[in-house]
Amino acid sequence: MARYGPEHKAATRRRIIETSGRRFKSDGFDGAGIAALVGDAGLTNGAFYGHFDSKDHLIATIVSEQLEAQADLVADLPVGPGSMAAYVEAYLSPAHRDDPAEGCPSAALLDEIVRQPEATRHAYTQGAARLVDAIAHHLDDDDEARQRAIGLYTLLVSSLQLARAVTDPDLSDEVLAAGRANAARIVGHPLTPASDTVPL
Amino acid sequence: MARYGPEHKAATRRRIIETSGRRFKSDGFDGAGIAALVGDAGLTNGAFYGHFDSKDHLIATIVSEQLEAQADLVADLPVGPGSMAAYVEAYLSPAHRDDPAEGCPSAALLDEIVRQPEATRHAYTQGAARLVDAIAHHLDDDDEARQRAIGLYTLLVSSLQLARAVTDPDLSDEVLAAGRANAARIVGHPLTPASDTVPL
DNA sequence: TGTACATCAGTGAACGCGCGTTCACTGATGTAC
DNA sequence: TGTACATCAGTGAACGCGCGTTCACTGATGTAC
Repeated sequence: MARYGPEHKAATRRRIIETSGRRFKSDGFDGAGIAALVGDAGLTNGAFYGHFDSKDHLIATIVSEQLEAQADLVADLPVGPGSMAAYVEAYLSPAHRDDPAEGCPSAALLDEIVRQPEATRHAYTQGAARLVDAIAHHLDDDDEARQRAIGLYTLLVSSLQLARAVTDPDLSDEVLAAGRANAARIVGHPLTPASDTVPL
Repeated sequence: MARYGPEHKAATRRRIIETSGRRFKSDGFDGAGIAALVGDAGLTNGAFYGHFDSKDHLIATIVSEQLEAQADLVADLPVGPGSMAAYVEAYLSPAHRDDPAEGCPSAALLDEIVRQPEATRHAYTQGAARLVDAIAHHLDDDDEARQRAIGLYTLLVSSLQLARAVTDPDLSDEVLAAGRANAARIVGHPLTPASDTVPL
């Protein structure tokens, strides 16, 4: 339509990335088509290829960004035991369970990563490695911090997946509660959340 | 082709269920098409609808059967702490990681269940509830057995998902090893596998 | 200040393709006589 | 024992549809003069 400055195209690309991230997390990689992905950003199908080479390219970009953002968020959490507890509480909240589009990319998409092209799996791997490091920094500094960090992340991810999958609301709530209790077992001490809430 | 006794059609249906279970677990629900699903059973596309109303119906049937089979297997494990330890070891083995088609349905498909029709989600829910009970029966009989059972299952599932997703073999092995250590933290005591191996 | 032009982000029809599903048909068998 | 027929599991072409991708085109803008 209009010819704008160079920041305009970058802003559109950003908008596609952000709306597509939500779409993929609610509908899955296969379930979200190009028309829907760019439609959410207020564009029509053809516009997509002015910003990305292919759907696979978009997926790789989004997986990278989402994991990096999650790692940044954990890395930027205030130090001290209360903040990790607050993170666990926010992660296993009903709000997070009920809104996959805005939540953790691993909870929404982890089992589909292995079926993606190499570039996407590589992007996921790098992000996951950074995230494990970031979580480990918040745990007690013993030689098992990394081990506990991996356990905490996997426990959180699959607890949320299970809580979402299940149709029985009581069982779903029970899964979230069990996740909190077992998170404490993995980190090795009770989790008392800091009073201030933490984002996801 | 031929007109056989009534056990023949049942056998074909069984074959479709079994080969499709593997297909879905390696390619995902969306990634496996009707032609491939029945092709694995030695049939052509049209034959499918003599056995199932729709692809969704097949999916619901398979999800139900796979979860029930997993619950049966755990329920039939010999009592005693060693057998659960052996199960954890088999579950988090490189062999299981490297062969999704023959493995745990939750590890392969959990995050896709929430996007399936009600019937499939319901089938999953029933199977998961039975499975949690079965695992709890093998844990110490305290009032937290169910909580620990939920934690153990979710930890196993997501550890395997992460170990599969990641392209770095060292990180993948580290994830499996961490899973074993954290499984012990969740059940509350060291896991010393019984000498005899356990199937999946 | 006014007009002609180059730019280029976005449009939307069209492409081939594989999907889930339907359906008229095939042909080997068991049964009737 | 031999022949005609009913059965019905499976075939494979065809259906409409939505997918990812391509491409000729549009039209509002900044720039040149």
